[in-house]
Amino acid sequence: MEEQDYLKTYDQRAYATPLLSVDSVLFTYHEQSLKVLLVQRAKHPDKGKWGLPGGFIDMQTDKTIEDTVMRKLEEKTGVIPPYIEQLATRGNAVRDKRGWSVTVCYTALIAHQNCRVNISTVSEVEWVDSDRLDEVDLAFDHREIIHIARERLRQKALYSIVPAYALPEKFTLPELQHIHELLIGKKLQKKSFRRRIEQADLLHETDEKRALGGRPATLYTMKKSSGSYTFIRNLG
Amino acid sequence: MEEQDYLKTYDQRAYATPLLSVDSVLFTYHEQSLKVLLVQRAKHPDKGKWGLPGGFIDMQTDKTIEDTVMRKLEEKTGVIPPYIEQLATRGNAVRDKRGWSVTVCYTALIAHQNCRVNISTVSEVEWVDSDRLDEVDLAFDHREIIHIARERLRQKALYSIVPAYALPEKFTLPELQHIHELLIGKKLQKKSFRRRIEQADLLHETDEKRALGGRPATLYTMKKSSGSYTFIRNLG
DNA sequence: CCAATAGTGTCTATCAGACATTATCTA
DNA sequence: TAGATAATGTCTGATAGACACTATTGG
Repeated sequence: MEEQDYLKTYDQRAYATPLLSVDSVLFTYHEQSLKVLLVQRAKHPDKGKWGLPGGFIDMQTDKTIEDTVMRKLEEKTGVIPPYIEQLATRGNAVRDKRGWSVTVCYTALIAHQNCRVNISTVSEVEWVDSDRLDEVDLAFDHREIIHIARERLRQKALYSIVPAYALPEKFTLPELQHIHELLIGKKLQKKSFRRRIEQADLLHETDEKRALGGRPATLYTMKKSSGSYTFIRNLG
Repeated sequence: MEEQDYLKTYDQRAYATPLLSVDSVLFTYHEQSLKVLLVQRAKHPDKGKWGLPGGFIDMQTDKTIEDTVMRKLEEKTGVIPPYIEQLATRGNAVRDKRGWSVTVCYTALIAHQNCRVNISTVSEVEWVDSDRLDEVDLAFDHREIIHIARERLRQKALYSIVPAYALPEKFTLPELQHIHELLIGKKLQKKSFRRRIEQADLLHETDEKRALGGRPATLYTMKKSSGSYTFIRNLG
């Protein structure tokens, strides 16, 4: 049989496959803490519980999995986050009551101010402090997924400046250091922190400053592709 | 409607979902080079081309995706590799001629000698030198997947001794250094290489030695959980 | 002036790179 | 003894940690 004939007679629906979805752990930095975007589920299963923004692939509109991820995140935040990276894929027979299911998970970062303002007023979508997730009733295995995402981001904080994507376009070095400290879970030496970023030439110094009761801090922007730079030696 | 009722009436086949498969890039070290296990495809599509060992999730027998991965690898090699790690998931509308498809990919490592001997005699399964993949006609997007796996393993060689899983249980330090050199793509200082492994206390020195025309090299085994140790500073 | 926050100077410790030297095997 | 391969000694350079110091704002 030729391939052409095979493809003509091939029927995708003839084989039962697991449920396949996409979920994102979207982090931001706001009011000195790390927050995760959660959505209150409007439908069964786990209706009423909080879950990650995500959903099913639409084979008509989405050309790649990343299209699905961006579409779902844009629905909730109004914009496509500047940092999106695949985290892991989880699949087993029991994570979803409907049966065998697989979810492709992503980590995303966004500046809090860049999200559509009504997020805080629409009750179904909320930023939750990543240290208060214990108080939230989470759907499926989303608590584990968030934990894995946070751990991965902690690693990135040790050898990259990826966490900068959770800040506004212009930010200060103390701000960036603080989000790294939150992720790593310990205080860092400001000298060490500044030195490595300076030596790697990752940021562009603007001529603006911002004061918070003391000496004003210089505002910086990320240089192109600084997000993919990795230091050869870790912090912490 | 209660969740119970919802689940009773839920019909998974009502929604079309992408084709979902699992693929593994299984590496080993043999005759001074890095090899990848490839399987000649017996069925359409891409019949006759070479592809990664993998297949579909069997919802009856597999409880998790890792079950599928292990089952498929055992079918080809006779054993379950000592190192299996999720690599990435790729999914889009065009990678498979049958339509929208998603593959969850894994990297695995195994000692060459531990594979079933008949691998080299059965024509449909073959170890291919990872530097000669250009000469092979590969199915789907498997060339890209192998490339991603190799790149990830290169990173691991910089900050871990994960590549040791591609060696037999007992191995010499020059052997381990050589597979790291293959992966990193440059010669390493043996002093540096030995020092870091010694200081991290990752290996157990056996009282056996192996000679290759010069001073015999000491044989080592990995200590428990050495595979998950990460150095704070990279080689290379 | 003081309090607060930003940013620097400089010493130390750690660890990878370089490369010469020594050790132990076979022919 | 020569050649080959394994293993060590030791110096250098890069970079993170520690911590004291200076700088710049507001009150």
